[in-house]
Formats: sequence, C-alpha cells, structure tokens
Amino acid sequence: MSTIVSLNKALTEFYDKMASWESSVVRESEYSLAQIHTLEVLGNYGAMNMKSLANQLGITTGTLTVQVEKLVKLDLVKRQHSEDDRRSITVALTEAGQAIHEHHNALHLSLTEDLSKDFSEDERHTLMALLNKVNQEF
Amino acid sequence: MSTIVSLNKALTEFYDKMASWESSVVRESEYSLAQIHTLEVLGNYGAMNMKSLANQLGITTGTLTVQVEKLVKLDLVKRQHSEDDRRSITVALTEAGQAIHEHHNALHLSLTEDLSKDFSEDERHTLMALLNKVNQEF
DNA sequence: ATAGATAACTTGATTGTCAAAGTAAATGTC
DNA sequence: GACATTTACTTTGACAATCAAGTTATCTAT
Repeated sequence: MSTIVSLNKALTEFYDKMASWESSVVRESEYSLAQIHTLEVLGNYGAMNMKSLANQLGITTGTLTVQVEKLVKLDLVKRQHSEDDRRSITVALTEAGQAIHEHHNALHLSLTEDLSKDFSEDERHTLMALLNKVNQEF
Repeated sequence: MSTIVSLNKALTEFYDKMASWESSVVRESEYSLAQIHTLEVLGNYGAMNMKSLANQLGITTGTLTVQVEKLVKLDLVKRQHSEDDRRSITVALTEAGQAIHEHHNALHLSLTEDLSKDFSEDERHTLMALLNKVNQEF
C-alpha cells in the first residue's frame, strides 16, 4: 500500500477518534457539543465576527445567530458592534466563557500528554512540525 | 512554549480544519453529515453491530436505530441478525453504500495528497508512522 | 427456574440545522 | 449625490439529529 494511502488512513483514523473523544467529553459537561465547539474556536483563534465564526464552525450564519443568542444569555460570550463597519458584530468570550474554554483546553492538553506519553521529545517535536506544515496547506 | 502545548495546538487545529472540510464536502452531497459518517465508519472498519457502531460514531444506540432505518430505506446499508447472539444485529454496507463510501474516500485521499504535496516521501512516512502511534494510544 | 445483564428499539422532548426571505449598512457606478 | 449592488447579520419555518428513559427479547450466571 502506498505511503499516501497509509497516511490518509492515519489522518482519517485520528480525526474519527478525536471526534469520538470530543463527543464523550462534552456529553459529561453541562453544555452541548455545538456550544463547546463555539467557545473552543473563540478561545483558540480569538474574537471574530459572525461570518468568520460560522465559517470556522462549518455552519451558516443563520444557525450561528441562534447559537450565539443562547451563549449570550448564558453569559459565555458577548457581542460588540464593530466601529469601522456597523453591520459587523464581533463575538468574544466573557470571563465565564474564557474559564470554560480553559477547562476544556486542559482536557485536550491532558489527552495530548496521554497520546504522546511514549514519545521522545524529538518525536513530539517532529510530529508537531509536520502537522503544522499540514495545517498551513488547508 | 513547551513542545506538548505546541503539539496539542497542532493536533486541535488539524482536527478543527478536518471537521470544517468534512462538513463543506458533505454539504455538497445529497446525504447528511451523520449519514456519510456512518457509511465512512462501516467502510473503514467493516461491518459491525449496533453497539460498536454507535460507540464509534459517538451517539446512542437509540439515535443510531433511527439513522440506520433511514439508510436501510435508501438501500445504503443492510441489517443481518447474528447467529450466535440473536439480540445482536450486524450492520453492513450494501453495494450502493460501498460505492458512496469509495467516492467519499477518494475525496479524502485527494485532500491528503493536497495537504502533503510539499512533503518528501520520508516526511510522509514519518508523519504516518507517528500518527499511527498516536492512534494506538486512543 | 429465575434474576440480572445486555442489545436493540420506541417515544417524547429538545436542540441543531438549513434555505429563503428580510433588514440595515457599506460600496460601486453613473 | 442618487441608486443599484453587495455584504453582514437576523428571522422564520420546516426538518433532521440527538438524548434520556422506558420496553422487549435474548443471553448468562447462579
């Protein structure tokens, strides 16, 4: 089997397992997958407008409007009108939202520690570097 | 920043981008994300019973029963009663389901080719090997 | 036998989703 | 500057996905 096919399998399998892990972790929390995912993107990439956020999440802005509305009511995110473009709305984490993101991120970090527990420091670094190269191509 | 934190970021970012790619690819098809994902798991890991499949997909068997029902009506999967355990039902792809899986898999392969287009054969191989090591730990 | 565990299914309530249409603001063109 | 077009977001209506809890059938252990 060619390297590219094996690589494809490995990437796909990792994606599947990550999705499965994510959904089981989220199910134990009091928030939904969609909600945690939204907080996660805002925490990892910083505040952004509705369009970018919807794009990151892979949903329409219509769906996102409803989602953000709920998060605002839960005091997890806040909306800020942009000054240069009054149509645009920047969505940002509140302190409470930031706290939830940090907690969720700690779970991710602990997973990463687990997954790479038998790696040498070199191997970790190599995997990280290669993944970053992949991520840039996306 | 420590290697483990960078590695965590890289893994998370890859997962996010993959999820986003998957949802945009699926939106262009006539099937839903949940449906394609089900076919994908059956295609990649082979036929399995309801419990294993639900577990792989990260959903309850109750949800899966409904989902499989739709796929059976669409003639994409079939149910087979297990012989050793009459409670158990094995879900398998039909020929039509297999065809859709193969088409979807081709898209994945083409993505992998794209993402690793600037990689040497050595780099591809290293990334594949490290990912497989990660996958085994899950 | 029979009690308990397991695999799948059913049901009811909730949430997530899109497409399409609507509003308000910015941009381009004449 | 007026007006058409584009852009950013929201609203609405219909439908799909999901879970939790309860049910049925079957298996396992005692």
